Amino acid sequence: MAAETRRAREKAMHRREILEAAKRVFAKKGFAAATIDEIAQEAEFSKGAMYGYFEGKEDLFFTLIQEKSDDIEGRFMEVAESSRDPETKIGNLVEMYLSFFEEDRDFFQIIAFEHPRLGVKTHSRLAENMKERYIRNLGLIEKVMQEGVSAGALKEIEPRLLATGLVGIIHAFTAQWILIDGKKPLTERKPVILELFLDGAGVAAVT
Amino acid sequence: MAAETRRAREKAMHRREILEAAKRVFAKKGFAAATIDEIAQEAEFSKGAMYGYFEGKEDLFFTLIQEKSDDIEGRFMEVAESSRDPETKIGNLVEMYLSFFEEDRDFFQIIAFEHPRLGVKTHSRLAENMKERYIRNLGLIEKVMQEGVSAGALKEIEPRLLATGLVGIIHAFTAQWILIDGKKPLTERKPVILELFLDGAGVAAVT
DNA sequence: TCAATAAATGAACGTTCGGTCAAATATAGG
DNA sequence: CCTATATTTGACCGAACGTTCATTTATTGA
Repeated sequence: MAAETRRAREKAMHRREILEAAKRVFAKKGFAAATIDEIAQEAEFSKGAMYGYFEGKEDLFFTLIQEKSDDIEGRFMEVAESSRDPETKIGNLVEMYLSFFEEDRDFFQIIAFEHPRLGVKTHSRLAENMKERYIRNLGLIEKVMQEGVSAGALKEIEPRLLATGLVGIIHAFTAQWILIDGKKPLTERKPVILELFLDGAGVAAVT
Repeated sequence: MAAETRRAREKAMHRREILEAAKRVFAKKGFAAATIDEIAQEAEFSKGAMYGYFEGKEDLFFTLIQEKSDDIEGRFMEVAESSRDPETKIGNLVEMYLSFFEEDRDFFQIIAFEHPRLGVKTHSRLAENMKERYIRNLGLIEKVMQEGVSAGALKEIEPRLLATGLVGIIHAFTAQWILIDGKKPLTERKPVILELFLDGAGVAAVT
């Protein structure tokens, strides 16, 4: 029994295939409307097989969120140490999010689907965990903003509001990209987003 | 048979109560997870009674969206004719959206819930209608942006991108308000939003 | 080749849901 | 008060769902 038998390798691959299938279905239907049957069909397994890999629908969903969240948090940490210059760091941050969503638009759809749920009181550990993650994530961006303010690169605005504004713009551009102009790469939007966020849309008044 | 018998009056009131109850439930659960039973319970009617007022779950949902969308479009038209100065008009636009969502945060939740669905191909007339409405709505804002650009008040950026950025900021602040700091009025955010959108978050470089 | 084990299947189960309907209740007009 | 009509009820239906499990199929090691 080697550390990697063919069986173990295949099992791992099947697991991943199921996860990918689940992601597509969740992205298309949302958690509530997605069905195990459809996920099984998409993954080309029988319904029963799913339960040899996951405990059920919630586990499937939770595993997806968990993996991708860890991924994005890791990338964020890299960005956080990428530069001393606030503007550059913010640029890297924007680029990171854009390419992350471009690589995996299904994941963006999923969190866009479930995000509104966060504002709702619930007793689900899943929702609680997601809300925690979201707030921590916003906190990280907030810290980057705080640095920018301290360094004199950003205006003296509450960092949370700056963070909210920036992620709002990023999400809106991503949603727009998915909805309408999904052809050219999303990352092309980086310059506009930075210009909007840093300099604004208004023409500087000559006061 | 007067134009307004007591029966007709009460029927209309019951209808409204059911709609309000449905709105609360849809806002809390989303369309897919909401159940007629829960709406009936929230409205203090039996399940069967619901079908004397609406054709079913979809009709209920659709009526809600329709009414509120008409409302917001009406308000938008007022804003569109409110001023000749682009900056003032944009300010009015922001204020309109903020107070609209402040008045009815359940509606914001509902559209936030269903918005991601728009990117998904579907054969539902409901979803098609919502997507149509969303694009038309964005088009209206786009026109305001176009005016701003023409008047030299906004930078030469594609109006659609400007519109996307602004609504992104507004939605993000609204979501944040619902999620965390729901105490002070949302409309207080108007100045920050305008500052962010028009002047940006960066400190003007002294080049 | 053959038993032992692991994985995959799909029928079946219990539950929940949207929607229906005969019966019960409330209202209105005479 | 009584009958016709409108409204409300909750039991009920069929379909769909998440989950389970006995059975079948495939793989392993000897």
